[in-house]
Amino acid sequence: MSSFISFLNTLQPLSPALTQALLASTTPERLPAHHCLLQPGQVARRVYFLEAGLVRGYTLLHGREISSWFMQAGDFVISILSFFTQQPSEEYLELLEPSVVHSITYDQLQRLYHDFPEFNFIGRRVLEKYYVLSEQRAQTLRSRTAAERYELLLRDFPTVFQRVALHHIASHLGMAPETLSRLRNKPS
Amino acid sequence: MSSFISFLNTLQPLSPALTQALLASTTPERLPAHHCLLQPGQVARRVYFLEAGLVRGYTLLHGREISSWFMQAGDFVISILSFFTQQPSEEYLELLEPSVVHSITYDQLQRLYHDFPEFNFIGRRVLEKYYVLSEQRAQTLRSRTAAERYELLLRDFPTVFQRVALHHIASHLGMAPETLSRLRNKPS
DNA sequence: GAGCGAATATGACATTTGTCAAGAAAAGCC
DNA sequence: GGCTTTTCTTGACAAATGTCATATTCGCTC
Repeated sequence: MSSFISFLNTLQPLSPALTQALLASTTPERLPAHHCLLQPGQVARRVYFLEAGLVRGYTLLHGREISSWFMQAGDFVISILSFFTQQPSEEYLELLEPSVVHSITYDQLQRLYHDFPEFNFIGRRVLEKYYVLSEQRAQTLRSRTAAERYELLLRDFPTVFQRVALHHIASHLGMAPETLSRLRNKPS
Repeated sequence: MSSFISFLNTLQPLSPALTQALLASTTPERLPAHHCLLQPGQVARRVYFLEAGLVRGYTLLHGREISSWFMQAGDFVISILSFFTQQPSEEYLELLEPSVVHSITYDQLQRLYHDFPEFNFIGRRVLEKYYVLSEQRAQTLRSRTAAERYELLLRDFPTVFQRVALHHIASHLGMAPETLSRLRNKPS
């Protein structure tokens, strides 16, 4: 059984018909590092499930990359603004490692919500989880000093950031790469 | 008809039975300014709909108040982390103005989701809307300078912040109140 | 494993922002 | 309306962070 089907099953048992419909709507894809799932100007047509790999969401502001989040195996990956509004994106979704993704289009997803009302329950639960994460990230950003922000990141998300380049972490925390480098090498 | 019922109706027409169940689960309340809907340590048992007034969500960090968001008439108000996880809150929900709120408990809401599967559709849509807002707020926080953050806030949320005290806006934007005061009185 | 390019580290200095203090303005309260 | 309390403003200075320049290290490719 596909990995993301078994993940959804943990939220609520899927009927055989729904399982069948999900399998019919998705196919796994193996993609190389640096592959771009979405670019500014495009409308996000798909939501992805990451079976393996690492993905970064980022935007360009005044010519600088600002990393919004990082997702790893077992996560859903999506441009929140573009997918839910079906308006052109302002953000990039970029693979940081070779990855295996399953995906489903916006239209297919709406059809599933329509044909299987109980699937709305699952959609709601998944949304709740990522909404909570988004709020947690925002909270971190409101810490006063650069040191505090980095400390909170390590406390709340200790695993992901082992695999992410430091200059990406710095942009995620709203500081210069040099500042992060100094934080890490100074006495705590 | 109650204001929040008619709001939900715009997302998807409510069946008479669902309308009836919603009305039976909620009663409007008139509350004074400075009333606290939630405090740290308490589990968020209710989600509120603001018919009139203004609410602030904030946390204490190193003895300082950090404002996470502000909601006005027509908005749903909730402690995302505490309500969805049903764990003790770390945040305050405080009325900034005399307000009229409708509310429903976690248990009543789960019952509605169970008894009226189509209500999951509405719950999902509402979540999507606020998730988008949350991401937008987070994006603002990642702007480099204090001036940029304030500029984005005015661009994206021009109305709400007319009614919010400046020191609250400052804490929301992660800067000292003095910094915000200077931004506003200097040539742009 | 040698060589290349990107990522990280480090130093010097400029700029932004925070802190503290004091005064002005505004808002709430009898 | 006058009083009190809070909020906002402004100045001087200190601290934190950004910028630029230059190593140094790391990771890839051949």
